[in-house]
Amino acid sequence: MFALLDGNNFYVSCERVFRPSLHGRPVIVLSNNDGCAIARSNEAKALGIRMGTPFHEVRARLPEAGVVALSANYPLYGDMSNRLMALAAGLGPRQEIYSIDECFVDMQGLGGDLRDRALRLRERITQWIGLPCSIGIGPTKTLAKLANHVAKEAERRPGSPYPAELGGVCDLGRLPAGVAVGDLLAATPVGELWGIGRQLSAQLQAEGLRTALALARADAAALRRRFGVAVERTVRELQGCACIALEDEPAARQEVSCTRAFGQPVTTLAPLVEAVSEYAARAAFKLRRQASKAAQVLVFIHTNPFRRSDRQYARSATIPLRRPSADTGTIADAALRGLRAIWRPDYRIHKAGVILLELQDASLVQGELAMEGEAAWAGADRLMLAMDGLNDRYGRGTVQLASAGLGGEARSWSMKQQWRTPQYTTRWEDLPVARA
DNA sequence: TCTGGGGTCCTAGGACCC
DNA sequence: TCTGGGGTCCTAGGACCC
Repeated sequence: MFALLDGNNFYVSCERVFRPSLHGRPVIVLSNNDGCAIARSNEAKALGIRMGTPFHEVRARLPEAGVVALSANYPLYGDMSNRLMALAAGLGPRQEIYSIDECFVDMQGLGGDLRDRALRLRERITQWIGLPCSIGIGPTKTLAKLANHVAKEAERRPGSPYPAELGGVCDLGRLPAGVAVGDLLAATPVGELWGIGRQLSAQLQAEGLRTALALARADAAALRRRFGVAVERTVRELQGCACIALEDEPAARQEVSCTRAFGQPVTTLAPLVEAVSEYAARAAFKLRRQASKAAQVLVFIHTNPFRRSDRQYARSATIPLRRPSADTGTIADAALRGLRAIWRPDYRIHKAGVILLELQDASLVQGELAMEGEAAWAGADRLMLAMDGLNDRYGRGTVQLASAGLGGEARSWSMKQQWRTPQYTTRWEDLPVARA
């Protein structure tokens, strides 16, 4: 038996914990560069602001509707996520942290009533950290996801076809009297299912498969031939056959990247060198944090594809490293070589990124070092250790590459974040002050 | 004027080999 | 006109997730 727990409107809810005046108001949180709405409060959803809506499309009508727009504050959300996950782990013996605001919990072998257990845990989360959440329980991950969707929608939209009395927890094994699992499946559009996105949803609907129930009753083998193995798995999971296991040991990433759109277009090489240096350094840091090394560095730049009137340009270069590395200098050097090879003047560059590929465990690589110049390579590792230590202790950017520029507002390429809230829980200077 | 970032998996098709 | 068959590996692109 699986549970899926996730935070409701997670980023907005994190902001509300520290600014209670935002409760009851329409609130949206924007993506990097204040580009799109990536989280909406229920009130904002009710106004018809959809996930991913470009901010400039709705901006003009926000004041009239009383909508508060905030820039994304990832340090805050990450810290709140850690607190949420620590409490959610109490739901059962094994936990898979699936994203910043969701986790699966294996409830196999637990005694007692699972629904009651989930209701108590949800209450504790509200009380201890002030985040609203929903919990779905079912025999497969896909059904737990669906149950979670039911719990959330039932609470958010009183007029929805789902039972109103769930209280934020939907256990498919213990539904309200008179409600069957088939009723919930029949009321759920196929596009709401985990693994069915826009394209598949349109194709399945064209075949007459409009609801989760229709899909659950379909011939899994026939659908595999038409739509591939992923859809077959979804069908079997809906039928109650668990095909997707809980992964409580997170696997090391196979690639690590840092990519950003710029606050304004860039036409010269110098700011690109700064940006790519910084992205390379950040990607290398992520690499060290997961104890990996990379054998290839990919760097890309491109113009703004939404600006049809601009001449478009998109190139990438993949640079193999002489030996796998997690050294900021080595990786930045490779990225800059790639950048110089692909950069052309006369284009308005809108975005750049560094992606580290062919990752391997750092400990595997060390065996080869004795072959040549071991001392020098161990020295590079020690330098990185020292740099990460200083940046951890005194704050990000304390020690950095000279090529990344001297920072400050002089960096014309920095992203826009006009409405960023304080890092209440992760920066001493931003600690909230309580008054008696 | 203004449109995110960071991932994973699957499939089709080409290159290559015997 | 006619030109094997089968297997593996790699890559690019598409679809999905949050």
